[in-house]
Amino acid sequence: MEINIAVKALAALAQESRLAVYRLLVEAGPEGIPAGKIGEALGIAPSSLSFHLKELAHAGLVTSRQESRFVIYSANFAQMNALLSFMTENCCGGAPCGPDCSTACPHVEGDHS
Amino acid sequence: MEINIAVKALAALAQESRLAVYRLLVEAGPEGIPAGKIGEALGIAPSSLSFHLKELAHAGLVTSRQESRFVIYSANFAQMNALLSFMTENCCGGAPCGPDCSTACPHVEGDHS
DNA sequence: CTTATATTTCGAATATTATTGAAATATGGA
DNA sequence: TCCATATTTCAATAATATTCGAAATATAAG
Repeated sequence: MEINIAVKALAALAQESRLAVYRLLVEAGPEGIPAGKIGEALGIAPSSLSFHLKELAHAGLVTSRQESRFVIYSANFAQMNALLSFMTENCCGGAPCGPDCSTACPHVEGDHS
Repeated sequence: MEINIAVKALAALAQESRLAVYRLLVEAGPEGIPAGKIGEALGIAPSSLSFHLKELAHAGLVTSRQESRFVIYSANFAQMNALLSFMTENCCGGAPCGPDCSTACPHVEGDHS
């Protein structure tokens, strides 16, 4: 992952409404939720929500599919995994590290992609 | 973790210089790096770097200690772990999910990989 | 005490982001 | 076709962030 992509993904999550939307979509899983339901659940105006969803989608964190009149959004877990890997890359220079670190750094427990 | 804390942490990371600083500190591990070396390694002006380090520190993502004339910064792995947990909380409503999801969601019970 | 080094704070210019109403687009049904 | 529903785009405003030079602070050494 390139740093600009990571920055874009983090910026997409660094906003209260968008983070709430993303967490809702994580909870919903692969089935996703239609845009209207998201706005209803979180109390976000349609035009604001559209702006935020576009931001999340452009960052690759969510995907959308059209289903009849509804646009259904869902979390892109692969992108989140890539982001997490990028942030903890080469943790502690590859040396064994304590429990706090090892939780954040997948390389300690096994392969490090 | 409260959503405002998470947003602050994500905003701290959602900037190219700061993300680079954070990744450098993750790589350095608990020993940390003095501010000057960080600026030198990444080509950031002292006043800008100070601003960014303060932002990261205020978000709880890095800590600092004074050692002689130097201020040594290091990554706070516990805060990153808390952030990751917050973002993937109640993934897929707790239901078993695919390999992509299970990687991102440490809380998922059982082995879905 | 004076000087050099390391880092932070301040100030001001520039750039980016968020919000919302109103208008536009798209789909499905009467 | 015409209307209602779902969502997006546009435009203008308001709020927030970034940058870096210059000045300030702090520690150490001569």
